[in-house]
Amino acid sequence: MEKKAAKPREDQRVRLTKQMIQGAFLELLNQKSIQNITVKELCERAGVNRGTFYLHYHDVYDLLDQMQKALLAELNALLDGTPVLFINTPRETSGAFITALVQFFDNNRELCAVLLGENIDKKFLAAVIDAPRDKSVREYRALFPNASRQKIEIFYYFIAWGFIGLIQQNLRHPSAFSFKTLVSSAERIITEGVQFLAEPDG
Amino acid sequence: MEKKAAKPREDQRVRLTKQMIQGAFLELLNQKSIQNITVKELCERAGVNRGTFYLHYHDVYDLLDQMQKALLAELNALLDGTPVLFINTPRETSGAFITALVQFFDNNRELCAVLLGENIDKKFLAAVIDAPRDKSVREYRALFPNASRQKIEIFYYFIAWGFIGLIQQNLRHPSAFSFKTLVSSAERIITEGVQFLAEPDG
DNA sequence: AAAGATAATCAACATTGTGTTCATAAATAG
DNA sequence: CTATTTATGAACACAATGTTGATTATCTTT
Repeated sequence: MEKKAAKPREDQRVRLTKQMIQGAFLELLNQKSIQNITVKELCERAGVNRGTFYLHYHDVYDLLDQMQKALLAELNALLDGTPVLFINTPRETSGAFITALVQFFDNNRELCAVLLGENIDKKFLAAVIDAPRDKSVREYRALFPNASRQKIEIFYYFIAWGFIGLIQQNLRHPSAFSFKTLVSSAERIITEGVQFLAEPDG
Repeated sequence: MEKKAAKPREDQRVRLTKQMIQGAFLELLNQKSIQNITVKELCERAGVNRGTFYLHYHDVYDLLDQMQKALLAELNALLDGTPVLFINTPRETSGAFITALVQFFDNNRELCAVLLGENIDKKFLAAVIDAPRDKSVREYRALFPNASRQKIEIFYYFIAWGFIGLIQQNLRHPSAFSFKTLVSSAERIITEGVQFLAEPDG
């Protein structure tokens, strides 16, 4: 049996401190690469003592890690329950998961833009790509029992990278196209391939 | 008029030094993230004086940059001459560019695996994605005059990310599938979408 | 509201890597 | 062979790191 720890609710001081630090961190990440961000300047900007920083994080990369992990926990929660497939079968509308996924990126726009941006390593990207993999592959296997596992994985990775690529593009240039356009376009590309370019919009 | 500098051919000592440093760098990058690599340990492993390192590079990230730039110059050379399109039109075979591109990754396997791996930022990835963009978009516009620029760019990014995703997957797990399989699969996914999974192999 | 527990602050400290400099030795190109 | 270029080794000031201990401030619980 698991004991539901009934979260003691984090000390308000800790919450505020972390909030200040993470806020300053995001500001800095919008200005420069992570390797040029020092604990010292981060704390000065956050208005927090440097010693306090080390009370919560081992270093700047640990801070990044913790923020990533929190986000990924949120993302993984989306995987429970709903089927995951980008498309259920040709021409159907997008599932609940894909909607929730897009909303997830929209809700965490600033942080996701940084984590998927050029200044930071690919650990978050890799985690996002891999998160829905197993479940997705299973669903594809059910839909296409004759397709080999290799084939399905190739298809999965192609689609997943393509989709995240569009997400990244949107996060960097929000005005280029909307998330709504993104989802419907991805759906049509997945179901029809290049035909997408030949057909009329809508 | 440009004066073709007729490269004076780099001093042998310099060539050897850089080779040693870059070799040690790759070794280290296979072991740990770049942020944990210090100039000191890098030079010790390379058997090069630390002062010598600073004679050629400003810091570890400058070293990375120079290696990236050299690779990207090679890649951009592939863009001259040949048409670039992943597929010319449904069901045709892949063009010269895509073949050269795959060979490029194969020839520079170790370095590309690192540059597209998780430990490093996304600058190289972004550059690889964007390199063929303009040319590619132009060619798509010619093939599909009725498609909007937005539509074409969306298609381009989806395909480009998907393709590089498969490349990355292969670089990390070379045994999962061959480059040959990769190319033919990508072609079929692009032309047919999910149908790819329904059809028999080959 | 008081008491005990927890967190934040501040100053100090040893440590480590950085980036530069200089004199010297070694290798190279012409 | 000679002038030039490069690598070496040691020394240096500097900056950020990560930790410590004493003190103050703030929370939580009763």
